[in-house]
Amino acid sequence: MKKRGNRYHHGHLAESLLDAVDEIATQFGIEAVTLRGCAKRIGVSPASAFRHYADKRALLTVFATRALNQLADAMEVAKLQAQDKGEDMLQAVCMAYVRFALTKPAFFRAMWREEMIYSRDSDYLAATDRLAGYLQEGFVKTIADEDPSEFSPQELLAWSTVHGLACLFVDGPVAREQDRDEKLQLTNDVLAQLLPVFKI
Amino acid sequence: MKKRGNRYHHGHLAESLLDAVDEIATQFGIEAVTLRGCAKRIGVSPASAFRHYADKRALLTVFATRALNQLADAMEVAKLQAQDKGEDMLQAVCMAYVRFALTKPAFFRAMWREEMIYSRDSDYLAATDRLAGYLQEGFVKTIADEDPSEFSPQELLAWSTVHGLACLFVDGPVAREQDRDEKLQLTNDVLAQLLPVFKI
DNA sequence: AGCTATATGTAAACGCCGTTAACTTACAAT
DNA sequence: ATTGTAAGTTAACGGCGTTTACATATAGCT
Repeated sequence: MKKRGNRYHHGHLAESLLDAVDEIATQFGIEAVTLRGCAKRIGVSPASAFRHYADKRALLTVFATRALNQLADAMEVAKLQAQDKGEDMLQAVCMAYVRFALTKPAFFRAMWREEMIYSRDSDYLAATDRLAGYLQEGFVKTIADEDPSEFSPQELLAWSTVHGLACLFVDGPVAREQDRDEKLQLTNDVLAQLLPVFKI
Repeated sequence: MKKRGNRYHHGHLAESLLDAVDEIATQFGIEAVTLRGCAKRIGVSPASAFRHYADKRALLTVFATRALNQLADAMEVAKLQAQDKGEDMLQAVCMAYVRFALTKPAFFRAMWREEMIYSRDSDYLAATDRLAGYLQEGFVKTIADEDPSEFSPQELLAWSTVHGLACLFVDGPVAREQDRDEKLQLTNDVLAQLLPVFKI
């Protein structure tokens, strides 16, 4: 956090705007994020954002990309920890996926709001590839299977399950009255049903 | 479609507004739906909507509920057809879920936009219960398991998988360049991995 | 049939939104 | 010191959701 003593130029406006999106989305939800609101929070004029982002959608695209990479980071940590302890790495990565969605629901929503972001953006796509990579690890690769954006049915099953769980918890009617730990326990139970499929 | 010959009163404004949401969401996406746009399409003043819906969110809640029931209808048809042909009913219902999302992506999105609807609305919740019911059929019920909003890990696994697949197809980076039939084939492949789990 | 209450429409205004155009300031290179 | 450019400001535009005050049509009552 930099101070800003009435200087005409802000200096780090692009990043500050991302932080503002972060804070407003966390407090009031991603739908409550407005460019004017972000600018006001930073203490800058409404039009200034357009020097750094083509439009609101471009800002949200960068924010979504940032969120994707945060999720990927969390998955990497979970993978390494499981590796150290000799635990199931796929299980750990799946749990990290759902845990992130439950901890930062507004971020998780922003990642997948197709109509609010430029989902063909190359940085965004690279982040999704990175994310997918952690879910693909541990599965046997065939020769025709080099493209990271191609999934085997098993890999897609794993991703679908954790993604579906996360979405149903965050936006759906499942376990709405239960707290985070109960939802994580439920996730554990569901994964206990699923993971044996991959061990055959 | 009723004609409206410059009468002061419209007569079926509540339903007409829902139809307008339907058409605009189908053409331009759910984010492009505005109350003023709906009113204009019907040929009615912007303020008239508030005689029938408390606010925009209430309108979208009813629309989401309608969409949920359409999905539930499709699942019921799929179930009955599978029953007639002696095919796997759970498989049929799962396929119907994903097929609906691919055929009407804007509707599928609207169903789960937590921040755009009143998701504690009783009609909305009843529709989600109905939906869940079709996915729960075929699973063994325990005595403590009467509440339709409670799910066994197996039932939740089934729902998560199809919901995750649908979301990844509609809003995610999975199979984006492939057409509807290829995605349905992929869905079939994923379900072929999953469904044996339930047959033990 | 006429009167009235109520339901259902309109018009005008409010503040907020994203975005643009024209202008200003500060910094960096010469 | 001059000057070009990057990064801010101000003012305006039309569109948005929503409210308030008003207008009109319908339904029930006598």
